[in-house]
Amino acid sequence: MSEKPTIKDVAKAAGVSEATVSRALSHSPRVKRATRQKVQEVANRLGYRPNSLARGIRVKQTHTLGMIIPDILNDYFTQLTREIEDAAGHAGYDVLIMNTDESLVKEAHALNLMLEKQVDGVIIASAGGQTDYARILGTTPAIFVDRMPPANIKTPYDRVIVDNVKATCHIVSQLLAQGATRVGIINSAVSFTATERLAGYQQALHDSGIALDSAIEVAARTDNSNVQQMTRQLLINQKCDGLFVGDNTIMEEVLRKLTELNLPHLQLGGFDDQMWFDFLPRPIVTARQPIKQLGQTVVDRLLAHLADPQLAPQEIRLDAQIITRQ
Amino acid sequence: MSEKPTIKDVAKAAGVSEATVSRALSHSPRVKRATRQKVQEVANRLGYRPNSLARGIRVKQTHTLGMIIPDILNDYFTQLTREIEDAAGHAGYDVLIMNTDESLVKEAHALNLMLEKQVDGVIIASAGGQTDYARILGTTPAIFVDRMPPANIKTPYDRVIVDNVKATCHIVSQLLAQGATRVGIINSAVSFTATERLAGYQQALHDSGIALDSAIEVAARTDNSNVQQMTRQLLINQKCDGLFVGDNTIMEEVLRKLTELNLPHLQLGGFDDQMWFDFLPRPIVTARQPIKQLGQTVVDRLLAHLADPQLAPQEIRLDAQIITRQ
DNA sequence: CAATTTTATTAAAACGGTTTACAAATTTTA
DNA sequence: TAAAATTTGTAAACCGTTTTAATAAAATTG
Repeated sequence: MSEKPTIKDVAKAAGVSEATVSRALSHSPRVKRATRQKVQEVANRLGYRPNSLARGIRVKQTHTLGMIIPDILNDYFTQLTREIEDAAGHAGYDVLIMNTDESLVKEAHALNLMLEKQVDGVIIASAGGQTDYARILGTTPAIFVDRMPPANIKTPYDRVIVDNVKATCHIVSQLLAQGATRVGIINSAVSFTATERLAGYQQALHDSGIALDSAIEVAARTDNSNVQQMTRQLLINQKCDGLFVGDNTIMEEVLRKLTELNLPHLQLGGFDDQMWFDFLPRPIVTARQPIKQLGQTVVDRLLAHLADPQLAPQEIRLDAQIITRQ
Repeated sequence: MSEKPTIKDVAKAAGVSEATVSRALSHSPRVKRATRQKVQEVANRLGYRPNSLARGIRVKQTHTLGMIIPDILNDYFTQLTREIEDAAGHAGYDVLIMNTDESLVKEAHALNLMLEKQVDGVIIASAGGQTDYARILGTTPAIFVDRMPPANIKTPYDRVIVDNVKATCHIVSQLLAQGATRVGIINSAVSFTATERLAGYQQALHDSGIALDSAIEVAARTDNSNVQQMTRQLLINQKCDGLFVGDNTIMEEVLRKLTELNLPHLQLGGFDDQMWFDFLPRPIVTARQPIKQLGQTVVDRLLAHLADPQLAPQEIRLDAQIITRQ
């Protein structure tokens, strides 16, 4: 009564063998209708639930994907997670989510845990660093999304990502079109996407025939602790009338600083779109990532790799949508 | 080479028995230092990782907790999840997160899945409805947080929750203190917390000697689809100069409507605090929940129940902090 | 109705670990 | 040095499920 019922208990109670119970419950055709009904009835009455650990060990499949995200508090990643859950769910897979808080140690731990739990494949938004993923993952298929391992590390994995260069170039060009003449940038120092976004910024200036100004690019690789100071430096000292902000978390600090500085005519742009930007007193130009499509693509590709381990790795680029809110 | 190494492979390569490998890797004291080192070296070289499925089936413990949240896009729940992950991690437990999108069907599915994966205990923020949790859970310990099952369903589980009545009463009183004379409410129709918050609203009016106005309370139980219309009804037709908003998602709609209606003197209050409220042109009075403490308490209590299944269920109320931003 | 084919069921062998009972080797004690 | 105690290693049992191969039962055929 107190112990969880096993397949053995069901078999005994229904007066059949364990094998028959297993077949009856897994929609196998090789079982008489009457038998199946009786088994189902008994299993239901006993509150039997198959132990997926035992099952997983036997069939060497868990129908579970692991997903590693660097920051569960970041809207972008929670939205992405939700879409991936959705896409995976439709394909009959469950998703085991783990958050690394941008820590390489936690990432390694999460990865190990997932492998020990025998996930069929893993989706990684990397925390950066020089991790040798191939060594950790062994034969388990994986795919990278948004955040890639550094380019100097060769990985045999798919990569799904938005075209950061193109999108950033668009945003900065839009700021110029809206009247900005001197556009600054505040950007993260480390991540993969940050590097690309800096390139996009430089390209936009180049396209408009504006020379790069080293006095402005000092903030192009900040460490997130001195964002407010950088904001002041660019907007007051350097008299920038346009500003591109590299990501979500930096944007928060910039906005905080802007409530102090009275600069109604500043042209502001940032990468990740947020619902609440609509409520701010100042319009912000942003890139809205095709999150649904991103999630669907990631799952599709990963499942394709599960089906065919020989499938050649590939980099897939999607386009972001630019939101102007003029 | 291509197959994942098992404990058998390690044993063979190290020239010892499987049991010795198991002991050596699980810090059992009963193994010679030299042997342990050799085993560790070999295991490492082979990239061996114990199969936690096999282990879980034998020891009948997975050191994993399940967590069910109704909306992964809601900041409040992602923050709560993060704290729970943290607290559980410190106690040596991992957390399997599943999102139900406020759907009872998905909730039941998630619950079943977790039980099949043999989680040691489950944390539930309920999607509402008349689910008979005890029947589904069987002997697996569980605890409810924030969202409770309806009061008419008896559950033998702990409940950890913020005092919604008190906090809402505070917020509404604060709106009155800030000069509002006629305070409306827009609230969800269904959830457990919504019911409590309505009570808090009514209490505040009662405490201030203001009679309840049925023309205002029409919006007290909305279905989230006509929030913008209700907002107009209360603020224009009913001429409310104060408004309490029941939750996060409703607040979003209200703010959207407020960008159209020009009402600079409206006193606005809502339940869940958001970081970006700081950037809005209008101050909002909110309740900030003690999320860290909430998460810690939930984990502590659940683990206590794991250790002692006889522990009596209990309801724990924590106080929210009121943020005024005058 | 016997022979054959088809369909249902079962017993036993996996799966990959942990644990137990026990034997062997080593050290301590008498 | 023999006996006892301790340390270390081995072999077998076990966890709950699926699957294989063998068997029993039922349905079809000649």
